[in-house]
Order: sequence, then C-alpha cells, then structure tokens
Amino acid sequence: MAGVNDSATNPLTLKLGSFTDLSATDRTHLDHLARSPTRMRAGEDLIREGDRPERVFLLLSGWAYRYKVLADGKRQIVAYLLPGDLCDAHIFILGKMDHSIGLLSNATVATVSRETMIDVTERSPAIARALWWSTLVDEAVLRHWLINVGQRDAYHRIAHLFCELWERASQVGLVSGGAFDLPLTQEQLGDTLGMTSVHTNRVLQRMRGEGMITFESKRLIIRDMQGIRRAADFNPNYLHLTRRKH
Amino acid sequence: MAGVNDSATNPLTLKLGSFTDLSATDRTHLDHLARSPTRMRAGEDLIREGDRPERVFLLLSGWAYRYKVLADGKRQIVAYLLPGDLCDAHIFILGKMDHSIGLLSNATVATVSRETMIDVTERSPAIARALWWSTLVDEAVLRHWLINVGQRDAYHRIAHLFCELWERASQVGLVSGGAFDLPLTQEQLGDTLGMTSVHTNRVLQRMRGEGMITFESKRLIIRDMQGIRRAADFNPNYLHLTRRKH
DNA sequence: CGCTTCATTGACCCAAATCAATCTACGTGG
DNA sequence: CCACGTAGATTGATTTGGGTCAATGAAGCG
Repeated sequence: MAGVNDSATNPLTLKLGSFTDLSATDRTHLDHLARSPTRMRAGEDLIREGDRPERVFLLLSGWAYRYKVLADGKRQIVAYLLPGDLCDAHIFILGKMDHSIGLLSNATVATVSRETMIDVTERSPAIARALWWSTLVDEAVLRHWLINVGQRDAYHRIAHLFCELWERASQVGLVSGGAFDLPLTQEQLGDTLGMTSVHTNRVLQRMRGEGMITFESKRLIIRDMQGIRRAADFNPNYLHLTRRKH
Repeated sequence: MAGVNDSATNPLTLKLGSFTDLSATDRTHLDHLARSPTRMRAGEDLIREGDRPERVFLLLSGWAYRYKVLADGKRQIVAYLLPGDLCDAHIFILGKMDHSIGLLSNATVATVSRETMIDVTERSPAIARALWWSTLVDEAVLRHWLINVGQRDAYHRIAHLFCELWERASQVGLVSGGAFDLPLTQEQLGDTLGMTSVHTNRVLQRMRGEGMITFESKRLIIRDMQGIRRAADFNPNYLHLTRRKH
C-alpha cells in the first residue's frame, strides 16, 4: 500500500511543485514537514467530528477520506486525500472538526504542529502561496463532486470520479502503465457518489462489460480514456494542474 | 432588494466581526473595500466560467450564486453568496474560473483589485485571519451541501438548506420578525438541491401544509423552527459562528 | 391588455433503492 | 492444511421517490 513515494520523493513537493517552482530551500522546508512519519492501518481515523484539531496531517502514502455520518447512520464521503495532501493547513482557526477523516488503506502519515505550519509559511511565500492554491483546488473539487451528485446519473457519476482520480493520482506519480491503486470498496464508492453499493456494483459491471474499465483487487485500469472522458463530460481545468503565469 | 444593510453597516464588517474582534483600523480597512459600489440587476453575471479573474467581488446587498452549466444544459448551483460575502479573496492564484457567478436579485456590488486585497491582508493580520476563517466556512458549507444532496431525500434537503440560510441571513442582520428575503425561484431551488422544479414545488406545498414554513413573494418564514431543525438533523456547528478562543 | 416568467397540477414512467440471498476471497485458529 | 467466520461482491425480485411531459393558473410588467 505504500505506493511509489517513500522517502525518495516527498509527494508534497511533487504536488506543490506542479503548481509553482520551488527553491532548494522550499524543498528542505517541505521535507522537514514530512519528518518522522507514522505508519497507520486502514480503517483508523486520523481525527473525528467534534475533535479539536491540534495538528495538521500530511499524508505520505496511502489514501484517506473525509466523511460524515448522519443521525440515521447514512454516511457521505466528501473528499479523498491522496499522498501529498495536507489536511487543512489552517484548520486551527476553527474550534472543532465538523467531519471525520479516516484511512482507506494502510498509510504513512506525518503530523505537523501549528507552530511549524506558521513558521514554514512565514519563511516561504512560495509555499504559503502554493498552499493557498491547494486549498482553492480542494474547494473546486468539492464543487465538482456536488455537481456530479446533483446532476449526473450513476453511470456518469462514476465515470467522472474515475477521471478525476486518474488525474490526481497522476499528479503525484501513482499511475503506472495506465493503472493505479484505488483502495475503495463498492460501498465506499457508493457513499461517495450518493448511491447504494448494490447499484454501484451493477454500474461497474456495465462499465467492465463495455471495456471501459477494469477494477479488481482495488486496482483501476481505464481502458478507454477517450470514451470515459466523453461520457463524464470531463474537463480537468478545475484541478488547475497547469500553471498560471504569475 | 437592498435589504437592511446599506451604508450604515458594512455587512463585511458584520460578518468578519462575528468571528473576531476588529479594531477601528480594521473597520476602516473593510469600509475601504466597500467603497464605490455598483448597482446591478438580477440575472446579470459577475463573472463567467473561463474568465480570468481580475478583481474580487464584494456583495453589499442582494444575493448571488455560483453555478455551473453542463454540456447537456443541466445546471447545478454550488453556493449562495449573501451580503458581506467576498467572492474568492485569493482567486487570482488560479488562472480561470471553473464556474460562473450570477445575481439572484438586484444587488450592490463593490469590486476590489488584487493589489488592494494584498495590501489590506498585509496591514491587518486580523483581517487576513478572518478571511481564512471565511474560506474554511465556505468549504464546510460546500461539504454540507454535498452531504445534503448525497444522503437526504427531497423533503429533508429543503429543510436543511432553509435552516442553513436562516442562520447565515441572521449573521448579517437580514432576519427580522422570523422572516427574511430569499430571492429564489423553485427552479433555482431545485438546481441547488439536485431536483426538478416540479418536485420542489410539491415538497414545498407539503411543508406549507404542515405549517412548517411560509414561502411566498420570495420571502421565507420558518414557522416551526424546532420541527424543521429536527427534520433536517440540522446542527449549525459547521457554520462556525461561535468564536474559538485564540 | 398581452407577454412572459413562475407556480401548480395530473398522468405516467424509470433509475435507483430496498430486501434478501448467494457466492467468493481471505485471514485465523487449530 | 483445512474448517470456519467475515467482509465484500454479485444477483434477482420488487418497490418507490422523483423525473418527465403536458397543461393550466397566476402574478408582475411594459
């Protein structure tokens, strides 16, 4: 589950570097954030609704997810976190978490104190700016998930999500040979897209039957990228992966 | 449509002041942002998908909405902006808008240059911090909209949205006598909640019949606040309206 | 007064939920 | 190495919330 990024490449550097040029000093700062990570197991929670956030989490390998459980037991997953993702760089401003964050797979997680976050962003305007960019992208992703669930049917929802995840996994070097690890059960996929696991299952089978995808052993292969993008009406602009001339 | 807040109270001050104490200087800065507003009419767009953001918009009166139109013509509304809301304080970081912003009602809008934004946040850490808070709350609202559309049925979706809007309208002094202006058509409400205007209509009638609400002439009265909150499983924590001890 | 935008209503239809088994892959203890 | 327990995937039968289509009111406005 550790994936391609261990100590050799800091996935946070990889991610922020796709937005802006980072100096050697910046890279050192980012490596500093990734020091002394902990290994954690799938299913553990990093933080729960109602907790007071004390530290920021930096995911170095593995996948995590933000979710909320309603009074009637229904669950909605509202975001996925990939290696290189920092959970809420400025979360300290808020008093309590309004949702939980759990692990979808075994993962390597570093933890950063409030003071360190402040220190790093004060020393490096480039990093501060890149973190802002990251926050704006997170928000754009969230908007597109809402659009997805609000307007598309089951087939097109899955197609859109898979396109997005393919792009995001690519960004941090997780895609190799047209495939990547996607540690999701059909139930989790359903909870992400606002549908039941039963229906998720049927739609996935249809997509397999059409030769659109292969998804087994938690590994996704998109076999017809043109087709799935067309079906999903997918336009990667919202991920803002190309740099703006400053 | 101008509402309660004209020149007397700057709604941005009202909003940020609900998060933190603002000095007299801070207030002056915020008033500076609200200088020379323009009156605009319902239906006009402030900015469209694909545009390069040149200035930040500050809504002083009236309501606006963020939305995206899909290839097949379907529309999803992904946020409402109320007086005091600033559209994307740091939007300049991104190259292009991935959605549009339009006006739901006639409105008073001020426009702030990139330079002014940078200047104000550099001069006042309190304002910079309050803007971060505002961004985090926007994201929390978005998460809760996704939860709403993903997990609740039509009746409970409407209930939850109405509870949220009541809170947000209260925050900037728009609620008086248990009622506030909600300049939405049933179609717009449907596009917000991922449902058709026909179904929206039927559910609203049910809520009226139950004595839960009155909603006519674009004015909403919540007649049974206990009942609607219970139905919506509404917990206002995610709006983070109470201050954290710093 | 005639338009146009909204709200409302009725009839009918369908995507997705629900309910209920199976089936399969895997990890565990013996 | 194997029986067993469990989580996850699959399948079938049935139900339903909400969509679609098509009129018909009502209200605001130039």
